[in-house]
Amino acid sequence: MPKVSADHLAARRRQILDAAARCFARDGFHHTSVHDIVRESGISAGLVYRYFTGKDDMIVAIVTEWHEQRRTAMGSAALTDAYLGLLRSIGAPEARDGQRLGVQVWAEALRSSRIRDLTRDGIDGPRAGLAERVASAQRDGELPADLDPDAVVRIFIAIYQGLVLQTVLDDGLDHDAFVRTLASMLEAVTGRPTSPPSPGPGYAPK
Amino acid sequence: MPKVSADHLAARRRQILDAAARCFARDGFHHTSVHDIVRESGISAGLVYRYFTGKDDMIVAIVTEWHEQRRTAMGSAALTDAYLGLLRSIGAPEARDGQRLGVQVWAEALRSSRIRDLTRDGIDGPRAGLAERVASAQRDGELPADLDPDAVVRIFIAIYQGLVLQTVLDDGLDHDAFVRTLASMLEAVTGRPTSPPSPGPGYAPK
Amino acid sequence: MPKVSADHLAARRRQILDAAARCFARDGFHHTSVHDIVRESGISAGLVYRYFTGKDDMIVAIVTEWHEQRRTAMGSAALTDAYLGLLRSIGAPEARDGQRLGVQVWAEALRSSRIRDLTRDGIDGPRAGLAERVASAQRDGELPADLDPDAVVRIFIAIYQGLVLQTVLDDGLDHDAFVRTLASMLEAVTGRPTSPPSPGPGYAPK
Amino acid sequence: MPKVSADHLAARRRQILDAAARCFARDGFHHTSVHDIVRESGISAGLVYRYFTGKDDMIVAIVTEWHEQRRTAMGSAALTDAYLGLLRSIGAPEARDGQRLGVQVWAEALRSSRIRDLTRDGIDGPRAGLAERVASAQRDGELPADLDPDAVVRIFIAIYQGLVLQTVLDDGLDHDAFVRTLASMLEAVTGRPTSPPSPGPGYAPK
DNA sequence: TATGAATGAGCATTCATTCAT
DNA sequence: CATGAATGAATGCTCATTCAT
Repeated sequence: MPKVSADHLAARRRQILDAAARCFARDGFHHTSVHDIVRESGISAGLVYRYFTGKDDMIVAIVTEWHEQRRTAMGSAALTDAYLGLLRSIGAPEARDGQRLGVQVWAEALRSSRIRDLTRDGIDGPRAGLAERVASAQRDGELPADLDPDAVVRIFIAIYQGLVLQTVLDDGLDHDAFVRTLASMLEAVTGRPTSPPSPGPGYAPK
Repeated sequence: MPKVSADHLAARRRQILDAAARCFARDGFHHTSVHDIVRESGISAGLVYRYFTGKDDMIVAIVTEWHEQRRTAMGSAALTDAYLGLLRSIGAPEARDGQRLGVQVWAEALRSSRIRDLTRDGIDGPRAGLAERVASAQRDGELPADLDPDAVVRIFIAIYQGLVLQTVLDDGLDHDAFVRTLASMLEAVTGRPTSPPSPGPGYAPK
Repeated sequence: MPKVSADHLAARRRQILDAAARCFARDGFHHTSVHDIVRESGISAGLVYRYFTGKDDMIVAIVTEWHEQRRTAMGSAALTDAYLGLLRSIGAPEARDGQRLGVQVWAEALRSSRIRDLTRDGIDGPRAGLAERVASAQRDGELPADLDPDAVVRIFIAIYQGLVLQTVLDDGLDHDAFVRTLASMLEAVTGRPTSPPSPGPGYAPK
Repeated sequence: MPKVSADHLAARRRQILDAAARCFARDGFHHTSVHDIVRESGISAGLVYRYFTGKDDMIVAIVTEWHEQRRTAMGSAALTDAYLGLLRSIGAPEARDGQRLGVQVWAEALRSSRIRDLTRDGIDGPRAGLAERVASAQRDGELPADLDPDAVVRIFIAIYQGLVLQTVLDDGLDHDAFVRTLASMLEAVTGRPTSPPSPGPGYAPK
């Protein structure tokens, strides 16, 4: 039986992971030393290694959590509306850290098969579901029937990825114009109007 | 007098830069030591520092060259045709190294202002030219007049970036289907057919 | 809990500093590599950098300690007696290392402002106190009233410095004759006899 | 028979030696790389090694020249007058470089027996001659007969050395007061007035 | 459980020196 | 005679990781 509660363990883990994510987003994965994380988290070096086998392990944990969270983000609204909502959420300032981290994960995935697999899972999972929704939209006449559903999904994902990239690399990006223009172009493809952004709290742009 | 020819100097520089690019693409920027480049290039450590001030300087040189090369890739064909040709070229196996490098540069740009500026220049340069071509296409009726030209360009670039990313992260990607499907969707936007890929040898897009 | 005692930390620091001082005195500051100090001290390279920021930092620490020790050496005896005692102590074999180090510090002070300031402090501090004692000796008639007290102090310091230099550069130096002769000459200036060296054990002045 | 004239060779040697002395005085012996001397002298690296076997060899050459020059500085005037003149010359700004170099040579002499021997010769040579002049002054009644002539010389040399040191380490030094005060003290020893500084051109202090 | 002192291999970089031209 | 490209061992320093306490 454990000497400390599971809650305590989970809290410790959180503490380390949050500190690591902060460091990684701020300074980059490779310019963050374990000592930096020790300092940022207030947890001793030795203890860090009882929760994670090393820096790689932390990034794996962060990416895993990240995918879990995003899995729920593309709810069940009409396909294009849900997608445009997702794109709008990229502009939120509080999402910036996650995006900076994401770009680093892409680079890291080139080298670490563990992270590559994880990243691919994070894309392939949504892809299957989305492809089904695209096919369904085609049956409803919302999208032309001759499009390859998987390719359509990949195009949507590519735009998402590129927007994330331009967001972290270029402060001058006008998210609103980007999403609005994309919506117009999608209307030309679907032949239907898209919903305007919901004015609710949260990620609503301005 | 061992003041060797300018050709010799340029060849040496090439030798180092090629070795470095190979290492960076294979192992990642941060997992490549200068010693690795020394081994890969066959050039002594001391000499490397007569050509470059350090590792950063090499990546800067590589990115600079890379941008110069791509600048000419979007020749002067009709906008969508040139663009689709560029996307098709991403699938070429011999371009893989450059793309792996590109992803790493994106990550590095988050931390190094020198590389960020360089990366932004590599995007902003084309962006202005492309926006002009989009505007021209709008005047010709090739694209709807109400679209924001800069946003359209950003969407095109995002798709390019996302495709690069998916190419290096996912071997299962079907480039042909991706580009074909995108072409179909663009036709819905422009109202005109796009040219099929030129049937030249290999993947070379014209 | 390996948070070791302050004593332990101080002992480690001593261990490094003593080894460094030994190396510096034997081989010179610039011909001592950090690895030499590691070997001489038996302490790992990494740990050395937890106690000192670099080689410069060690020399600064050594010089600081050195000045502290000498500050107490010119106790409160009559000015000329205390001074002659200090000069006699230069001949002690166990002081040789410190003097070799001192000469190197002088050379280093030419280049490093940090060490120059430190060296100047080590001279200026005593200088003020000594000038006061000279002035007091002048009021007592021990020294002619028309002498510039600061210049007198500087002359005394110069003799001290020159004697250190000749001690480390020339084995044939006869300390006894040097100090005895200087005592005679000072008697001519002060008009009073100086105390003979205390006949205690070794070279210990006083 | 040589392909180039002896003049040419000597001029080359001068060129290198002057550049080296400039670098050594400015940056210190150990912070001057051979490449620095190459740059400062405008002579190629390879050629430098045809004139000198290395950096040590240059410092030896410089010290040798230096001693030759100083040998003539203590002309044949009355002992104390000649000596005070020598001290006054230390204050000249154009002598500063030589003094900075001198301090470095002292430090270097601790390590290199070649330089130590050279330095000792530079001191021992004058010492013998000076001791003779001191003895002569004693016979003339200019100095008390009971002083050890060699020790007197060493004291004079020590003051010279200390003054050089204080000159390069402390901008606030008042040379005039130093020499004037020393002259007063010497008068107390010799019982005779010293000559005031000659007001001729050159080193006359103010 | 928790600590942080300790390790030492590895890193980027420099530099005296050589030698083909 | 003169050059400067080329070498590679050595340097100061960092950092992921371990383990005695």
